[in-house]
Amino acid sequence: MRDLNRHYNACETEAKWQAVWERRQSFHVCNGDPRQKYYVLEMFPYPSGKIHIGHVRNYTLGDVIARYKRACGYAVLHPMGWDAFGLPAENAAIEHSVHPAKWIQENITVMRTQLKSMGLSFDWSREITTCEPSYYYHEQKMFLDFLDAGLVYRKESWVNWDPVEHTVLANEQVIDGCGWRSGAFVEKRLLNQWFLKITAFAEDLLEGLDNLGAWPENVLLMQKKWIGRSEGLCLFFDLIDRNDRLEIYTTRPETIFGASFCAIAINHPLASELAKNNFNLYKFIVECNRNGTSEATLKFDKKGFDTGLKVRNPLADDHELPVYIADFVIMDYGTGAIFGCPAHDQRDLDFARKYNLPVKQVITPNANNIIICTEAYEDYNENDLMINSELLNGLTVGVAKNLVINLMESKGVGRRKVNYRLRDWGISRQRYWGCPIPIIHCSSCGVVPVPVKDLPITLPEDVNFDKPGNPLDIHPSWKHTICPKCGASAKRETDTFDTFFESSWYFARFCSPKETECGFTHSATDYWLPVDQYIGGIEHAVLHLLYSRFFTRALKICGYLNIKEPFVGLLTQGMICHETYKDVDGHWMFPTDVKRQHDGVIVERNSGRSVILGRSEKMSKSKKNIIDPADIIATFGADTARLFMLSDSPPERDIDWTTVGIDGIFRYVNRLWRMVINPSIELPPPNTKIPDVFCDEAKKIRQCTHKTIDLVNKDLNKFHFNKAVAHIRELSNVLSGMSNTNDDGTGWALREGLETIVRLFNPMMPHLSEELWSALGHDQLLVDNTWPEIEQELIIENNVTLAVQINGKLKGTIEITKDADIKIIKEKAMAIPKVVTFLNCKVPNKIIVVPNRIVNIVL
RNA sequence: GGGGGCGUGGCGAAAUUGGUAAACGCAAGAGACUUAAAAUCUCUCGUCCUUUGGAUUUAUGGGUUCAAGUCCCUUCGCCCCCACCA
Repeated sequence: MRDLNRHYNACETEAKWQAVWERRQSFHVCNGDPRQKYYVLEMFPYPSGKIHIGHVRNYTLGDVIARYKRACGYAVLHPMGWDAFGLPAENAAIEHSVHPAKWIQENITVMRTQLKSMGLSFDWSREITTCEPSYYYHEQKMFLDFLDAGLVYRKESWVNWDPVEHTVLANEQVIDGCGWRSGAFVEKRLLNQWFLKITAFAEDLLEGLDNLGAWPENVLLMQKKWIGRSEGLCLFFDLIDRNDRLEIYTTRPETIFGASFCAIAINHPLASELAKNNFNLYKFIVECNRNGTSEATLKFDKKGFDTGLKVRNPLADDHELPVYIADFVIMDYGTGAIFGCPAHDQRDLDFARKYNLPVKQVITPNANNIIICTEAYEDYNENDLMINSELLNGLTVGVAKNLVINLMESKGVGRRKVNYRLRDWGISRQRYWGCPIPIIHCSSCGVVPVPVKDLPITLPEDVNFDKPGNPLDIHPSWKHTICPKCGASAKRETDTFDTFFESSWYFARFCSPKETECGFTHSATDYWLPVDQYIGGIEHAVLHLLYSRFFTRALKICGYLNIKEPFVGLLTQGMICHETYKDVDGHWMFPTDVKRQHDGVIVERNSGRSVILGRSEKMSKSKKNIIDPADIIATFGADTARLFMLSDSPPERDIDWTTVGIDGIFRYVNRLWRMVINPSIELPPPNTKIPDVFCDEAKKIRQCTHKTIDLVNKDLNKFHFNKAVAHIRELSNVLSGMSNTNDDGTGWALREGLETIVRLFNPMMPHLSEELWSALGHDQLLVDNTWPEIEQELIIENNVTLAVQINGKLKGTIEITKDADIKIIKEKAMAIPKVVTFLNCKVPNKIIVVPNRIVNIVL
């Protein structure tokens, strides 16, 4: 093992400064601080055990921003809390017979200590834990306010049922037809559920994206696609021989004459009705429900069932269409019913070919019919012409579309309709470890909200996880209560909120976390919100980030908040990846269980058996390719871990964890430490007055120092931390190369340079920089110091280096005063020996001079 | 299937947004110190050649331009999101 005695003692030093900051409450901020506010927030963790390497990256990024802004003079709110409700706690309870509350509390204790060992500048006085009644009391109140505002409803609906977690999932939580956590295939079930009307804000959430310029493009795009706005027509078809109509939605009304069938979803009310008297249809529906609809492999095999019913085209009485029940039609989108136009829609064509339905082309690109065989003509444009469409014949698609919509509207059989893919947020979860929904079910009064005076409805502590199902439902007494309206015996709602409920407003709670009457006060939220910079993983692009945007709008309507958008800036950090290893039996192996031999071959550390090397993937417990940050911090210190996270790669990019990488950073940390502790030139005492005269070298050093400050400022403002590190290292290379003289001002310039490095590194390596600042003779803490200022005259360049090209190929450079006369530049460029030989007396066609940039001699 | 993004040395990357490609670092090699190793320090380090110099290079082929890693088109490869959304 390494001989640590000859190195900077990170462990001791880091503990020392952490204690100092804590004693002085260095990161405590008050509401209404006269300085300009800056709110930095990292996505709060789920207390699942101990911190993982992704947390280290996330909180390092946030801490650099927080400390930088703080040094720049802002009142920085940088809080931390725990997203404590959720299934893992309940699963742990089942597995280890430990109460979720206890499990969570223990994990929080461990993780809080670990986070503190990273030296993060959190205001711990604002710490919150979402599973505490003091937190979720407010959430229950909000729910009741949402209910009053008409933003909540209860409905029997087809839901995503996770058979492993025994609970319902929101659409956002179903990935590729599987539960986002369990990975189990999701089934469709009909259940009574509470919903939040996120669709009421569909348009506003979409428009709001335009103002989120400081969000990553891909997140904006994902949300836009998720909301999925489309414009079209809702249209009624009369059902023949029935006193009833079928409502369909289409974005292509112009293709109405090409329709050859209608299709409704298997869960469409009409389908259910028909199934009552048709056993074959009943069987068909049951089978389709079992298979689900999301499996990609099923796409090409579309199944349909002919109901025998027919509908009439509203624009042509003699045009009758059969009505099918089809598994590719989704009940939740539009009206759950479509008309099929096989010639211009691939799915409809596949279906038509399978069930021998007519294929009639109604749009043509060039007045000639194209033959439609197995490929539909889908990508037509506005100027294509209509054919085979009676009154639409000869019109362009664009004109026909509007004509059909207007005709339908005037006949009263249709209306223009904007549709969204976004669906309401189902928030009921049939689990114990969540916030109870404050509702009482009374057999005579129906659904009755719990009066505010009876809040919070807390969870019972004596629960039994031995039986399957919701422990709240099985509990002997908890759900039995009295109806607040009529006083008769009644039952509590035993569902709890989706855990995304808690994280949808926690950022506001941090503004006044101790407030008991209200979740947050206007004075606090008006001062701190919105969050200026939010940092977290991209996996929440549409989950948490969309819910929070919705919640903020809902809270505004209910008078809680005055803003619509919770997060002004968003930084999505990349994943930490590591090679994967499997033993010869195919079992995953931890990196600590393998070793790399001199020949590069990887073997089992103990047995020497061969190991199968897999590709680098996101660190995950299941693949065992994890590095415990606690080991890294214990070995190298938090500052080394932090600098490693920031060096080399930009924050949004995935990074590969390598052992050699962290070693390299550790070596640099020590080199820097030695450089300051034992400077090459004698330094004047701290705060010595600036000398009147500087030698040339000292002048150069000073220029370099101040240019570095300028570059680092620009890098940090854009979160280009890897570049900031590179620029500081460049300065340290320059300082370490200083010749050992004591010419005018060199000592002073070196001190200025070293102090600058220490100060610029402070947000990244707070302990080391504090230590070195003290070693440089300063009594005051660096944490209380301001950000270095630039002496403008030192960064202004009087001379520039111009590249000189011939036909775009570099031939040399010239040094010249800035903004020099073009004539002089040309003369100087033409005088370069290489240019002279290359030209060989030829006269250039022209010479292009871009001031202060480049000269290009064109032959 | 639809949408979006990316491709630069052995590796992580940078490139003033169309203007000196490869900053900063990792790995590697050579040397110094050492009995030796580690650590540390110094030097070399895209590729090729006829090496005080020259040619060439940003997945691929073409185009625009005085000038292209950057803009446009072709092909190849990789990644992400949505996925029967009517």
